[in-house]
Amino acid sequence: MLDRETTLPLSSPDHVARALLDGIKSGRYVPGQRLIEADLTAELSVSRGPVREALKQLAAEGVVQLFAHRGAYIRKLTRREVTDILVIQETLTALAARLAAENIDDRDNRERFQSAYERLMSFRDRDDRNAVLDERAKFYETIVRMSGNLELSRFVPIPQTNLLRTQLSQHLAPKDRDRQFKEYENIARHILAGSGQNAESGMSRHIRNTRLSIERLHDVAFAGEVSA
Amino acid sequence: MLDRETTLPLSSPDHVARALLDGIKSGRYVPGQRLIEADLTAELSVSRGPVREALKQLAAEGVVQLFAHRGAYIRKLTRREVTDILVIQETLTALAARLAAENIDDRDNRERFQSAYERLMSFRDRDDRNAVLDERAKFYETIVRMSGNLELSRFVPIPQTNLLRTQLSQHLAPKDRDRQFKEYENIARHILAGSGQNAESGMSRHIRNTRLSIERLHDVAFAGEVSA
DNA sequence: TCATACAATATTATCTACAAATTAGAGGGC
DNA sequence: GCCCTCTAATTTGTAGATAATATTGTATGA
Repeated sequence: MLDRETTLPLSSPDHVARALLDGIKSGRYVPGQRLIEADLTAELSVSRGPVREALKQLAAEGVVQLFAHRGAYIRKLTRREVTDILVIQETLTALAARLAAENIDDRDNRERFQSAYERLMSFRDRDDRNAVLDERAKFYETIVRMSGNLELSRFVPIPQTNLLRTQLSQHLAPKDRDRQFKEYENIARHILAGSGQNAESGMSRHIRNTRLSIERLHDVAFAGEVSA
Repeated sequence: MLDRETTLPLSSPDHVARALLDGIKSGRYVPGQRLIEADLTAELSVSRGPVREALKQLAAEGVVQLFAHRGAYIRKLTRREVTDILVIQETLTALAARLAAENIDDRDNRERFQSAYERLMSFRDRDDRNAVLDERAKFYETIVRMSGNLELSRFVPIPQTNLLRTQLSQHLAPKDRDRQFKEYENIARHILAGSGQNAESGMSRHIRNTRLSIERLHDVAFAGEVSA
C-alpha cells in the first residue's frame, strides 16, 4: 500500500476519506449508496482499521451516515435536511462574504479573488456542468479563506456542498443558472468595493434564492423522510 | 468490557467519546492534555480500535487535535481560535434564537423553554459555578431544539462550548456574570413574546459582548499561537 | 399462498499482534 | 559544562484474525 502517489505521504485514513470525497465529487459514489468496508479495503489496499476511522470522520462531517451493525451509506439528504442546511449556510456564507469584503486589501486577496471570480464567470456561456461546479466551489473557498476566520472552513462544509450538488444540480433549470450568475456578479462587485454590508446581504439573498429554487423541486430529488 | 451500565448498549467508540466529553466537562481532562491510547484502553476496557475511532470523531468535531505519529490532545484554543469560533456562534445562535421565537407556540415549546429559563435564573444569586454552566448549556440546547432546525445541533457545537468553559470561565469577572444574566432575561422575554427579530438581535448582542469580555482576558487563558 | 422458524451467509464490531515512527536518555566528543 | 549521536523505550499506525450481529434464503406448517 505504498504505491499511491509518491508526492505526499497521506495517512491511510486520510487516503480513504479523500478517495470517498473524490468519488462523491466524480459521481462514482451516489447519495444513498452503501459502503462495504471490505470493498473499500480491497479497492484502496488498506486494512479495515483506517477505513473505519475514515468513515467515523466523514460521519461527523455529515457526509456519511453510520447505522450500528448495518453499515455506512453516502448520506442522502431529505428535503427537510436540505432546507435546514441551506438556512444555516445562508448566515455563514453571508458572514464569510462580509469579512472577505472587509479584508479585500489585505495581502494578495484582491488578486486571488479577482482571478477566482473571472474563472467562474468564464463559464457563464459555456455549458460544462461539472467544471462550473468546480469553479464555484473554488470561488466560495476563496471567499472563506479571505474572511480570515480559520474556523469557518470547518463550519462551511464544502464536502456537504458536494452532496447537495450531486443530488440536486441536475434538477435545476437554466433560468436558475442565469440568476445565479447575476448574483455572483453582484456579490463580487460588493466584495471588490470593500463593502461588507452589501456583500453580506447579497450573499444572503443568493443562498436564499437557491434554497427557494431547490424547495420547488419535485420529491424524486430527495431522500424519503424515513431514510434516517 | 460489558459491565459498563446495563442501561443502554452504547457502542464502544461512543462509550469512549462520551467518557472523554464527560471528562472534559468535569475537568478531569484539561485543554492541552495529551491522550495516550493505551491509557484510554485500560481505563475504559476497550481495545485501541474503538479508541482511535472515537478520537477521529472528536477531532472532526473540534474537541481533540490529532498530530500524525505524535498522538491526540484535548484541544487548547488560541486567542484567535476563540474569537473565530465566537464570531461564528454569534450568527448561528442568533439564528437559533430567532427560529425559537417563531416556534414558541409549537407543541410544548413554551412550557419547556419557560422551565429551562427559570432553572437558569434560579442561579442568579447562588454561586455554584459548575451548576450554572450546566444550566446555561441546557438553556441553549432548548433554544436550538425549539428552532426546529435539526442541522443546527451539529453546527452549534456544544462540545466546543465545554472547551471554552473549562478554559475560560474561571477568568470571567462578576460584573460579566451580572451582564450575562440581564441578557438572558432580555433574550427570554423576546422569545416568549414570539418576537423573532428582537430575539435574534438580543442573542447576537449577548454573544458579541461575551466575546469582547473574553478578548480582554490576559494571555495566560489561551494557548500559544504555535500550539497548532 | 402466506407466514413463520430456522439455517446459511454476509457484514460489522472488536481484539490481538506486529511494524513504523517518535521521544527520551545514556554515552562520548569538544 | 554543553551539544551531538546513537540506542532503547514508548507510542502510534496498520494489518490480520476472531466474535457478534444482521440479512438473506429456504423449508415447513397452517
